[in-house]
Amino acid sequence: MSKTEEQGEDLPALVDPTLTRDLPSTPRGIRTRASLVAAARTVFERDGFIDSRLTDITKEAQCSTGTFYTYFDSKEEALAAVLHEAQEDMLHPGPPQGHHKDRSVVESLEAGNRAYVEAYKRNAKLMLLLEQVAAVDPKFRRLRLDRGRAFAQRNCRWIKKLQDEGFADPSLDPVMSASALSLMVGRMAYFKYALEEPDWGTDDLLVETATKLWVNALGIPADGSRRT
Amino acid sequence: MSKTEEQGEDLPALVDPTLTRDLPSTPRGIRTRASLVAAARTVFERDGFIDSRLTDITKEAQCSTGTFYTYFDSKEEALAAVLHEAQEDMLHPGPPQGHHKDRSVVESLEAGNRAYVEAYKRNAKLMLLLEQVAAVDPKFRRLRLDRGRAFAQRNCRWIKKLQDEGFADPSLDPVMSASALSLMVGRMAYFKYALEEPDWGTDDLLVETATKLWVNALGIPADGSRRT
Amino acid sequence: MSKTEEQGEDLPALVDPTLTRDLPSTPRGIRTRASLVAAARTVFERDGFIDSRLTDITKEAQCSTGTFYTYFDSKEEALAAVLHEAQEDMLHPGPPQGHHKDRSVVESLEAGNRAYVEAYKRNAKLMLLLEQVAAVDPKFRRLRLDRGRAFAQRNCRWIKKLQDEGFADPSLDPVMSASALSLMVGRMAYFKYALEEPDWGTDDLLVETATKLWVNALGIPADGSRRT
Amino acid sequence: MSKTEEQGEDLPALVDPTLTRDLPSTPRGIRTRASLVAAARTVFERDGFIDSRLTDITKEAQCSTGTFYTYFDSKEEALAAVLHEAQEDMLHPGPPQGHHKDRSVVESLEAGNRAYVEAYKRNAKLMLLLEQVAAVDPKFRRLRLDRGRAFAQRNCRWIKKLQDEGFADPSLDPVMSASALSLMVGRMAYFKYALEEPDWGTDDLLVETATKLWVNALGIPADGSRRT
DNA sequence: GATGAATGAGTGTTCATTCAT
DNA sequence: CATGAATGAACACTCATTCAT
Repeated sequence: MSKTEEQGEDLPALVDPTLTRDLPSTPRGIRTRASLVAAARTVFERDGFIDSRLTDITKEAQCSTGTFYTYFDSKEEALAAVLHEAQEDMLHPGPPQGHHKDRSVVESLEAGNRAYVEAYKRNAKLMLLLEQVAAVDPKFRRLRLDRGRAFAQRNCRWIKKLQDEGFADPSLDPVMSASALSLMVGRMAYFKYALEEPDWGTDDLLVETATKLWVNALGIPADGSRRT
Repeated sequence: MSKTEEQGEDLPALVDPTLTRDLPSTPRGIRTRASLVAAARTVFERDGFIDSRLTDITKEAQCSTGTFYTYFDSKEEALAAVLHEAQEDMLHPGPPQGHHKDRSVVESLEAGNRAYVEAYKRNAKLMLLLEQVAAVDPKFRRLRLDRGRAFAQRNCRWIKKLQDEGFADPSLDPVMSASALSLMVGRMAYFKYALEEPDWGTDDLLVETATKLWVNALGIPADGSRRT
Repeated sequence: MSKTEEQGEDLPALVDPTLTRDLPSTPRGIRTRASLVAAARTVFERDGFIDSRLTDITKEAQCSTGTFYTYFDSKEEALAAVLHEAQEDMLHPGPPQGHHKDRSVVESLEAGNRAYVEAYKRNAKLMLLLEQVAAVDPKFRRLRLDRGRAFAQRNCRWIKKLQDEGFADPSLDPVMSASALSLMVGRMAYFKYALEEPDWGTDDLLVETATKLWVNALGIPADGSRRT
Repeated sequence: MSKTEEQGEDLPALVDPTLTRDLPSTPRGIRTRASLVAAARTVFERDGFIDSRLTDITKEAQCSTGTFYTYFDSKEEALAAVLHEAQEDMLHPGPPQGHHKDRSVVESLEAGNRAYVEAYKRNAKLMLLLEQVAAVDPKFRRLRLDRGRAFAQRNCRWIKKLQDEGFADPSLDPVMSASALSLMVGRMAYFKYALEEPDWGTDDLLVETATKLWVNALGIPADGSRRT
């Protein structure tokens, strides 16, 4: 088993366990906590983390401020919980990926990018939020980093395989290339979906352009043939 | 004079003029303002924007708080002034760029990326700062956007030229490709120099990898020949 | 019931409801708020509104600054609350007024003026305060205006009745006369009790003089008979 | 010479001399000071005393802040100078008043009130300003008081004369009556012209109503005859 | 578990006034 | 006389967190 694959097994936790506390056991507790997380997401997405007030969250969740501290040690931890909820969706954005026989290499790459971008789009407000706190707080920086790594590592394994099979330029460092190209897609999605900058065309165009650049960058022949 | 070069003259202002006020006229005023800007840069880079206190800046500049407001309307405007000072360096990072006869296309691309990355490295702390405020304040988001555009536009013109001359894949949209690849390099620099993440190798490796990906992505033949 | 009396039911609110927030529900809250209002009155009367400091109020009320903002949105609102408390006393200064059979017209007028002046005297410091803020802030100007109107309207109804019954000069505009004469009494009270100017004689002399001027001004025969 | 007339000679200075400083001697100085006073009046009337900034005044007068202090010791003193300028107009509002043979008593009274009201109207903004500062600062309270007294004393002499000549009710205290009725007119003018409250009718109606109330209050027979 | 009143440290900003040039 | 840069004290207001009920 290669080191790369070992890393794959070892996906880092997206949420630092030191940020969370035990989940409540009673049904009422579970319900209250859930409403608080939902309220927090609403408020955070609307006002941003810094400009959000705890009272707005508890008002939205229809409970008292004291109750908030029954479930979270701080505002920060509530954000961690919100991001934790989105974690699943971001990491497993769709049906199991893989290089199926009946799919060309390019098609597989495109499917991966599309899945990533669509997941980003679904959670765009949250991603904007994550950028805000990551820019200031190392704890959340770590969160963002881990999320990026999960995407990059998946891509890294692909690149290695493509290199092994003679499709991709073997002179590229697979780790750094995967990181760089993953960052590129992540940043494109950030500008289009989180910041809602225009000029990034349709969803399809974004994915197609990203994929084309990616394919070219990896030196994959356009005709699907092996490099000579 | 070609249209391309004219566009060069027309780079968007990096600092919103509404953020700045008139510069002082007297020598003493100029001196004081300069010391405040320097002090602000020091404090902002050390503490971040939010955690910085006005008194720290004036203490560093050895003047009273009132004097600060002689030159800036707010803490924000002081940051704008600091970023304004770095603007020159970021936009004109080195000797005039261009496609010299005695330089291969690839070498030219690499030189452009290297200049960008080195400028980023020189102002890394400031770039981190810019990310922080851009994540929260649209005014500074605009600043970051403009800076990114200046880099992307330069690259866009290159790509167009390479396409015209038959070096680059003509099926690529030059604007979006330039934006995407510029974001990639910018993000690589951010992680390596601003966040000081390891795993990005040496400065040279970063530039070389970026350039290689770029060259490949644009479909430029490795041997410097024209595409067939 | 005559329209005039209906108007009496419809006295304008002395305190703009937009200035107030919900009263606390718990006993502790009620207690704390009350102590804050009392403290605010003390401090405002002593130092004036502008020169009063929030910390002096909270110190007087023995609570923290934060607690102040649990009950009031601003220093201004605290003043509004203080004035609101005095409202009752100013509007209903004594036993129900009216033109009793066993009271001459003049005696009734004098009773009304006396009640007004005594209420003014009781709240003299507050009236001084109200003049200060009314001179600067339209919100409080409105407050003063409404208070003046309440007094003037009561007087207006009297004048009308006196005119109808043949006691008062029918050529006078009852509204403007009532306003003017009410202002006169109000201003006399302001100078004597709020500013504590001497030269206004005893309390009785002030009331008697005001009443005599009023009676004369309305053209009421001194002997209590009807005008011919 | 009666005591009353002595008081008349002894009109108190409307501006406390301790508030003023020597006037400049050079032509330039006179010009600069004049422009500062004019600018101050403009700014004070526009923004009120408290909300006015010294820099706005000097900007309006097109000079530096330092120059301001060449002519005034403080913002307050500038206001005193502005009010001083209006003093003449307020005290001697028109052609010399007096009880001419060819004017009935009532007409004379009305002329006096009209002159007062018109002077008030001309300086309405300034009067509003005076109310603002008088409500807060005893120095300016004194100023307002003196102005009021000048009006009241003039009226007081009239009342005495009318009483002596058998026109006015001799049982009235002339000083207090004059004060009270003067306050009434002053307050009417304040509400109509300074605060611009509607409901005070036309200028003429205000003066006529005031005069009628006044005449009645003094017990002057409507037909111009002597009291019996 | 839930409540909500109480806490209080922390800081950006204003502007009349001074004084060196 | 004129300038305008420098001064610095003063203060209302926020809001995450605690804890008695």
